[in-house]
Amino acid sequence: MTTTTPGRRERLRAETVTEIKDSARRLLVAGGPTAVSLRAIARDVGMTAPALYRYFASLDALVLAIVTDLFEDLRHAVEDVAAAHADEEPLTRVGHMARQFRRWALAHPAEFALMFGSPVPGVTQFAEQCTPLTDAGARLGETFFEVLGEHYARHPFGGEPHDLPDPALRELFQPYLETFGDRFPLPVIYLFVAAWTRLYGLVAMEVFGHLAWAMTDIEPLFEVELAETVRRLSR
Amino acid sequence: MTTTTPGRRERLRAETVTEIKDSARRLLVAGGPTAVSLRAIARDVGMTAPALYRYFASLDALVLAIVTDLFEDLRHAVEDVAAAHADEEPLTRVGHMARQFRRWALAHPAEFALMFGSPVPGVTQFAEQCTPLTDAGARLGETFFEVLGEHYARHPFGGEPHDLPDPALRELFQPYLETFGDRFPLPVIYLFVAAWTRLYGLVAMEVFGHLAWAMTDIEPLFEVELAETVRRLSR
DNA sequence: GGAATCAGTGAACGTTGTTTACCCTGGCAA
DNA sequence: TTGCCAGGGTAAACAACGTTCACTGATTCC
Repeated sequence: MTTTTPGRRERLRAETVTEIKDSARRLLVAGGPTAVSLRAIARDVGMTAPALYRYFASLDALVLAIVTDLFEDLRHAVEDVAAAHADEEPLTRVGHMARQFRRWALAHPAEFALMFGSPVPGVTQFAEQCTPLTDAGARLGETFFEVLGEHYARHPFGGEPHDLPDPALRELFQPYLETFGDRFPLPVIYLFVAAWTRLYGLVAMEVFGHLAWAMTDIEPLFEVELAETVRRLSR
Repeated sequence: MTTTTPGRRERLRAETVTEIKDSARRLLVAGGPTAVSLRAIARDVGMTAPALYRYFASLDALVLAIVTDLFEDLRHAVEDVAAAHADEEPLTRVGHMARQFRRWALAHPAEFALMFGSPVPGVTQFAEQCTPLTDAGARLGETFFEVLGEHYARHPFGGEPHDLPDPALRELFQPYLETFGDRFPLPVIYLFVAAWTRLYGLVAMEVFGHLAWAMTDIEPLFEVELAETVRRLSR
């Protein structure tokens, strides 16, 4: 019988796609980036490897899709914590968001490596063609823009706040502006990127173990750096 | 005839080792980290793949050796530029060193990815056992300690300079202190790591293309951030 | 009911790292 | 000079990988 709804094929297909993705993410957290292979996924979902090509053009395409999903996951995690402190000052909210970013990274090191680590050759080349990934990355950035924009609206930085004049900023952020338009003030974008790179540097080095030669507990340093950075944002 | 010097075997062996390493690095810069494979190296040097096991225990061990070499290369590049400005103020010298770090990273993106990117599973596990890699990394750090120490000796930070009291610092940097001892003042170590993570964050994101969605030319931002960081070092 | 599309399989190709058994040559000692 | 033996190197093989191709069944559509 099998009730013939119009989108039965599509529904089955979508279910299989999520099943494949779930399996891939399971393998990713279990064995790291190298453990996610077409054949392992196929074994896991009970198919043969070539069958996966009905759903993804290649392994790289699959990984790219997963990375895009991960960016959405991370963005939601950051948005949730921002919403949970909706009544606080924008800058303290940014602090919460930064801590959440670090927490998420430490809890998902393999995923973090895929998203923010050294670019995987195939995935990067795909990413240059398709836009969903850069979109997801930009959306994560805009989550911060939103809150920083609030602060900016209340305290629009007296004088020369952002070290660079407006026309220079406009030229500097041409890639973003070209794709997403003037949704946020230039100084907000600039200050985010400056703060973002600091945050990224500390968290990435911690997750990747690049500070293990010097120290093990990074949290005190993170808190100091976060305070310093937030202080700078409030100038 | 072949003049039978005492260490002929060893000399031949050493030559082959460097030949293998050179080939690997050639493949690395040509095709990225994934292009460096045992069989490709073997083809390049005119041997079969199993023969390489006479020189390295595994591909991971070979890569580990190369990464260690790369750290030395980078350290020399930084030291050279430090020596070239030996007569200038320590803090301006640190600025030159930071710029050199960025230059080197941009000129050697594949090598940089291997050294500072997401950890390759096998290499990392090796690195935890053997120490030469962490040693090389620490030596690179100490290159900066040296110069920062000069500044510290001239201007020993009045008051509470480094946000954290000395005993806390001692506990924080226990891994470094345990291995390398009290060669440099604690505040110097702390300030270096804090500055290092900022520098790393910006350069890594640039090299890995993680800022491409927002901006293409990172240099202006780098200069601003560098100035900011150096200013903080001079507090 | 026939045709076309789709999901899935099996076999194959060319990679990869690694192990094993074997060979040969250079260096050393008797 | 002779014998030996360790070390360098090879060929074959194994298991795993991504990917392609030809093919089969089922499902959907007209």
